[in-house]
Amino acid sequence: MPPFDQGRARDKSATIEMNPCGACPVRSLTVCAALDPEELRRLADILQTVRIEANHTIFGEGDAADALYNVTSGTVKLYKLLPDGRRQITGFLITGDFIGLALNESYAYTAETVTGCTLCRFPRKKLEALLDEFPKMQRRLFSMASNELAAAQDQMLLLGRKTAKEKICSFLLMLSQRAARRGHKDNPVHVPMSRADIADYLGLTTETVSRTFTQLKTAGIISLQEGNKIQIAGMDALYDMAEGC
Amino acid sequence: MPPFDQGRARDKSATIEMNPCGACPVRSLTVCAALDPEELRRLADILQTVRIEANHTIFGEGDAADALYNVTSGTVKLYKLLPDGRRQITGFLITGDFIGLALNESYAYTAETVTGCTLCRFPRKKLEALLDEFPKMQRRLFSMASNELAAAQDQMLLLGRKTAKEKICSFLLMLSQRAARRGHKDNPVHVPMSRADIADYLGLTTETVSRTFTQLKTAGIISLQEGNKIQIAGMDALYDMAEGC
DNA sequence: CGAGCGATTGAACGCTCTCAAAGTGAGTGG
DNA sequence: CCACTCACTTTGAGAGCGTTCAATCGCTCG
Repeated sequence: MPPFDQGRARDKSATIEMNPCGACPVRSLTVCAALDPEELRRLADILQTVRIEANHTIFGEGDAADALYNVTSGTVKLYKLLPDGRRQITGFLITGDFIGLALNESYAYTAETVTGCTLCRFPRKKLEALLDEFPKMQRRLFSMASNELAAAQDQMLLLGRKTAKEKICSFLLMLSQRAARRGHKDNPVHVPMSRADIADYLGLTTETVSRTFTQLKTAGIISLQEGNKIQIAGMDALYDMAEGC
Repeated sequence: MPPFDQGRARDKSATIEMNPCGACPVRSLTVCAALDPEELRRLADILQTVRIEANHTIFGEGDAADALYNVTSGTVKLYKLLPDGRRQITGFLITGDFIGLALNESYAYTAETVTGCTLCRFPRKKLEALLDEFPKMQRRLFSMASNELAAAQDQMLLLGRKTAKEKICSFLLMLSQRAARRGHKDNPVHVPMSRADIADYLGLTTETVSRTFTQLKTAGIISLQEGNKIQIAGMDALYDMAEGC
């Protein structure tokens, strides 16, 4: 997975374009929703729109954190590694999500595309300067960070206390509900990530993920469809199984 | 564990006092650090100082979230429950920590004292109004939320991918480093919480926690002392074991 | 001194992992 | 058009880490 080099705009894996925010179709979903036209223009002045292919690194754990990103299309995964290679995916980000809410001098995680993605890239210094001018935007970011924190606590409950079956059911429901909030179809659910990615997100192995999907399939609760889609037949059963009822 | 009722100031388990923030000894550690004297006075006008005994509930999961808190002394635990009683502690809060960064209409977790605690209680509406006036304070809260988020991601790595021994070592190091940051002694480490609390924080059982402490003791890496203190003999060994080296 | 709670230790079980092999599907080139 | 490769997924068998169940220990408090 070759790194994304911001300097090489002609690299086949990444292209850079300029775009006005006023016409952005996903603005209402994200941090830019709070801004008026004048503020939007100021924001557009500092950002680049970036297109990145699937399975490419956006930035690596430990890199100097000199840019933040907003996902405008596609799916991104964030992960941390242990010295021996064990991996924990801390989140899958989709349209409207912001990369860099938890930020220090350097990135504390690697960001990698799962599918082809379009991102808005904000130079960090310039965005911070803008935040001081636009309290509304700062407030919006704080609110997004609060939601992230709540989601992180849910994920801790999942990782620490749920069984494999409960983890998979919770995962499918999370994808379904999130798709609904973003105005996408919530059933069947689009599941673009690999079994290995799902495993590293849920604290399992690929084998256990695969076996559990088979169990749910056999029980008639889900069915796998073309194009990485999963049809949820028993939504209520899924809810119950996600919490061990 | 009886609930803390804000109305009964004479309840033996909780007392309410008024206190000027200017003299607060822990101000530099927390959200109030950024404020000037005038702003501090405004803040002092809306807060109550609350004293709560050990093992009492501050608020419960699902309660209407009408107050935020700042811990000025003692240790607080936050946890979420599954319907069948399985519990995940999402954090232990100490002096300077803020309760309520992840906030919706209702609390998404229960907050309970581990030791006797002193808290600053902020009515939510009034604090939010103040935040609009004091961008510095909002910025400080955002920065605290960012740090919380980074800590939550570390905890996900721990819960999803670390072994029991690595979890315990990481936990002790976290306590030690945090104590140092707050100006307390970092070795021996003060560990006020029970084995059951540690287990529910690390995604283990009390038996496994106990067994692992015994292993580390036998290996000469730690030794248990009077008053819930743990002496770390092999700090370097502990660092290595926390990441599986 | 006895009750009671938390911590420790022991023994056996089981869920998930590890290791291994076979199946599936997309892309490539002959 | 088909054989081949390669990556990913699925399935199987066995092992191990942490759990469960149970008993004992140790401390605090009435």
